Amino acid sequence: MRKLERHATIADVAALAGVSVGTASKALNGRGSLREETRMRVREAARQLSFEANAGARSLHSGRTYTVGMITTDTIGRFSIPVLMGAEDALGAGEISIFLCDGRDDPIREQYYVKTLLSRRVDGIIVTGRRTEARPPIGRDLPVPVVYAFISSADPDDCSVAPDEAGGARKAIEHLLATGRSRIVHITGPEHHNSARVRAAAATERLAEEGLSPAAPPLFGGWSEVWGRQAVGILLAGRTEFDAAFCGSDQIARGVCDALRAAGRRVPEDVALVGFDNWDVMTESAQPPLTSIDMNLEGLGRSAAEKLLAAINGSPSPGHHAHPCQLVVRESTTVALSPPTSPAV
Amino acid sequence: MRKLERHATIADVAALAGVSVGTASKALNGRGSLREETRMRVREAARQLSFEANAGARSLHSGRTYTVGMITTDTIGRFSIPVLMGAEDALGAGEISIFLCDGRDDPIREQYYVKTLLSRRVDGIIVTGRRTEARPPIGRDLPVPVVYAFISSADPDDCSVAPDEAGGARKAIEHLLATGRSRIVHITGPEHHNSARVRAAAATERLAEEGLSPAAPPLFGGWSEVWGRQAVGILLAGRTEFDAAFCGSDQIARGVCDALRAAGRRVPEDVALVGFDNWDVMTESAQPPLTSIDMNLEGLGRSAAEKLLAAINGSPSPGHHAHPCQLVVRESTTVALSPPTSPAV
DNA sequence: GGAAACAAGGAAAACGATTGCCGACAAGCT
DNA sequence: AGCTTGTCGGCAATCGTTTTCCTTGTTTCC
Repeated sequence: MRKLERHATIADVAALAGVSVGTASKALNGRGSLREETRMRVREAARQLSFEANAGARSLHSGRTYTVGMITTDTIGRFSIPVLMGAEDALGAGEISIFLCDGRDDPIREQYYVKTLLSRRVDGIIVTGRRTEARPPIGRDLPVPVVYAFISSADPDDCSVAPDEAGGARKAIEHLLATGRSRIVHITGPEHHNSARVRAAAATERLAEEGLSPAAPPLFGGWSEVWGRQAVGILLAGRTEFDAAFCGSDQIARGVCDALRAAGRRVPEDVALVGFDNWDVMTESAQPPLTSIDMNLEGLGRSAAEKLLAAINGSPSPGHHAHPCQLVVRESTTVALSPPTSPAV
Repeated sequence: MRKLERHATIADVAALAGVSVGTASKALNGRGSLREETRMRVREAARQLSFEANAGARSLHSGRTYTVGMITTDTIGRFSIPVLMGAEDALGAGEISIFLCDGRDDPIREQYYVKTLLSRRVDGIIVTGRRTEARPPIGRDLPVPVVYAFISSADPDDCSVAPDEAGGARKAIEHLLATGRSRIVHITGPEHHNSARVRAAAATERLAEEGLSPAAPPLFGGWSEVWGRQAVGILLAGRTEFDAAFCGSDQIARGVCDALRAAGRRVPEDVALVGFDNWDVMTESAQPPLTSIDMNLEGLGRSAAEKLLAAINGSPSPGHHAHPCQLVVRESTTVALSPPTSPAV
């Protein structure tokens, strides 16, 4: 990169091609009726000047900017990224660019971003964040459609796409039951956290449907490995009998796994483990690798973006949409098949 | 959110306030000479219509969009996020919004994004990515300034801001030396990875300056915990005598830590550990918590954004800029102070 | 009382692109 | 020859805002 040249305008292109501005525009956009020779001449001129139409000027006319805003309420992190990527995928196909705004849990900052995005005339807004708890809408009667992804809006008329966490928890329990476990404990994050409560309730309910109850009341704590380790200490000290643990996050599961091993319990032979999030960093390096529930965040982001696009085109889908979770089985719940030592010949 | 209304234009505001369009503009921007009463009337009208000036139309006039593009060459992840946040911080102060584009390691995609950003008339572009290796420039003679953050451009005239990884490695070694260790090993990522080579070379060099050589040749492998554990196996099997390990990433260090403990070696009493990245997920949950090198990515992002702003304002800072790393000490290198059991009265 | 200075706000020309309308010209038909 | 038809491109309005120039009144000062 050496020096900076001015952006070429369509007037420059027209002059170079020896036509009027209007004709140049038509030539480049395939409109009007022009001789093929003229069209080529204009295109060549545009290429020479590396002309790119000014999107701002263009949208002045079309009323659309082919731009959407994405506001992350809390700091952008492990959960917003896949959502963002999925959204980018879906939007990129429509040649739509994304303004990324990091709200950092500050309502003032958030409102500032909403105003900024509106002044930039985005075609729509996606709101996302870390907590799945319903949150107050970012505004009322906004002139553009809004979709909440991962988190959901407290206004039931808003369009929210959120993971079906209860469904995910049920799948975890079903899997443990299917592998023959029945004395199941649940270790999860802080009780004031919506996800922790929802998952715990769903797990308990699913067990009840089988006529079972948890081997211990749900253990609420933090989302960390440290808490996972502590929880095992509590269970062992209380002489709780359990043959499986469903954990509220992979980090917790990892901590549980390490603590069990340190206490001489084998995973999965003595205790089977299911985590939540399917975060490769944890699932792959745990010993053994962890079975986990995947919220399919990229798919969720894509779905949210598609709903936003539909809304932009006049077909909104108001209401709350649950996005299914998926079970990913690894060795923490299934005894690895040992390779056949002497295959039958 | 109920219904969608049209965006108000300044003409609407002017009509409501009973003035001309030009006057309304002046009133809202504090230009021209107007009676205070008039100014208030216009402002009130704008408020009533929740008018936000159309940024596209405005930039048509000013030639600036107060917008920059950020292209992540590989997939957006753990390293790009802090850089992004730092950049957003620095740019947000100037009321500049960010277009986020995920290149996904695809040159075609990348070029497409460059064109898109140029057509949106961004004031500048930040390029970032996972690898610190020099990469080909995203374009030549672009009409806007470009700054490379974290990664650097192969063109020495481009402005690149990258972490001083060699300096970081030296700090790690110095810290280990200062805590009385002398038989130090280095376990790091794949040799084809620039960061791994740079850090290994710097560590070896720093040891040489003290007349020491590594307790074993650098062990190149992967960036994972699994590799950290394997590496310990290799060292122990080879009966290597070592009292400290400097690891190329916190994940490796975590794996090393777990494997050492499993083998009955105490950290830090028998072996001191230093990681790299200062990634809280790893450093906090390792037993004991890990001393690590922090690349200060948020500061790097901020610095890159500031350089971009300067370039936009006509003062470019071409060349390669090294951003210092920082040592963060935790218990994996220092024996924790036990709290005083009976304070002297 | 008249000229000059000044305050207040309107009219219109940008900015860059798109598009509907119209004019010029050539060819085809009666 | 005169009319219609069709092709090719130019003209000018438009989008929303800012800004430069003007035109009004009103005040001030000699």
